[in-house]
Amino acid sequence: MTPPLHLSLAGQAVDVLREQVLTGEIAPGSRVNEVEVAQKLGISRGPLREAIRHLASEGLLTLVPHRGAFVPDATPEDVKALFELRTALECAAAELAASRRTDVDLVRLQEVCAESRRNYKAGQPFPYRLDLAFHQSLLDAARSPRIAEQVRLVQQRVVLLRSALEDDPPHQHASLDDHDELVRAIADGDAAKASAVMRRHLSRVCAQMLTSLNH
Amino acid sequence: MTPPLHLSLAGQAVDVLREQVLTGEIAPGSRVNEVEVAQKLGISRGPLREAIRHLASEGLLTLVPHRGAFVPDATPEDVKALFELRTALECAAAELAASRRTDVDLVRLQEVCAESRRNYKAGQPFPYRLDLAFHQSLLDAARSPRIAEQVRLVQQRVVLLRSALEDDPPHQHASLDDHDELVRAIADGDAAKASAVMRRHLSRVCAQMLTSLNH
DNA sequence: ACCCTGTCAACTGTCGACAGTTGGCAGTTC
DNA sequence: GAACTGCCAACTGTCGACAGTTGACAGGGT
Repeated sequence: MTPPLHLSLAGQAVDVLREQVLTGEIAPGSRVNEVEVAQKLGISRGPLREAIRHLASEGLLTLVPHRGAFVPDATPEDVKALFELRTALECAAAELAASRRTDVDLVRLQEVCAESRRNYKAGQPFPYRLDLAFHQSLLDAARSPRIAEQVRLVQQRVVLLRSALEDDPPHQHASLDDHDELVRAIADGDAAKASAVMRRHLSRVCAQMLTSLNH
Repeated sequence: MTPPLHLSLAGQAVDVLREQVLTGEIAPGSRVNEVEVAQKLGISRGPLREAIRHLASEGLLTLVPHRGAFVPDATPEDVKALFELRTALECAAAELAASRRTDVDLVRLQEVCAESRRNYKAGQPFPYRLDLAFHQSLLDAARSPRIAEQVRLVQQRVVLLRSALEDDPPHQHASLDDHDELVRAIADGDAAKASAVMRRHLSRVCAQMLTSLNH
């Protein structure tokens, strides 16, 4: 049996709130009222406060003393700083993946790339889910739990900012190429190239995000 | 006047607890009893719980459902994974510092190096404080707030593991040389070299930590 | 018309108390 | 003597209520 991952109300509240923040159900800039949300979840303010503090530590909420918790909305500076961090982490992960990958890691990466490309050729939009799957597979191949954990947190914050990134065909095409090239470098065990490609890839994504931020 | 940084009891509790954990006043492996500590701090369990959760999110405590919070003690795997993360972050910071540093940044770095060396030549132990000051100055020069924030958290966890790192003269000497070489690379704007030196430096520190972990 | 000030409702910060769970200990059985 | 079972104390998880602070609004003064 699956022993329920979160027994505690606080843990459940974290999951529900995270979902609502990431999907935009709670709009950026809006405030999280403790009593209101607590009633809506059917729990007391205690566990909810812990959940709010937890999400704040993940960067999904910002706390203002005596004012409450807010969903942060992104400034260009935030995006740049965030992508500098993401670049540092994922380039390192790409290097590690190039030197540590097993054959099954490689197969997994190639599978994800192939599925993304099938999807794209079929005219369907490149689902963000597959992009996440690619980066996740790369992290698995890197075998560095701490780095993987931090990347997950950063990606989460990126999701929070992501506007209409999915429906820009040129960008999607470039990303697919980047992924393929990344897999080739990792297959060759070329750490330097893997890092360089990742850096270029994230630089492109960051630029795309900055432009879509200015409408 | 300095408007008190932490008005809230929870914030104060975070500071006090962090200090006690980092100094080893609360020994690794030991348990944090909520009612006991709350009474000792003269506060209620509510704010203390928030403080505990906050420190847990920083990695200074580990939570076990229905059992409480424990100070984690380090395994070699933890140390390696932690240093992989630290290397990713600080190498990136070194690269950025090499390309973004101002002259005042450079002076600051050189000052810290000079003071460290004076201290060392005077036969005094290389204070950990100066090592932190060096890395902090480097982060200032890198001008990447997110990376700096993450490095701070990782360094904190390293402090938690640090045993007798200060009183090993050969290691101290090597570290001083590393720092000097790093400053030269940053002065030259040589990002690649700065990154490489940082990687070697942290690799050495990690190895030292692993050996001192096995007594 | 603008600004300054006093009041007030709403919300966060904090507390004490109750309920549910965990690990350990005593008692029993084989 | 060892293993199993049932009980118990200690502690965490949760709740409802009180206190202090914040931002907004109304009212009066300039």
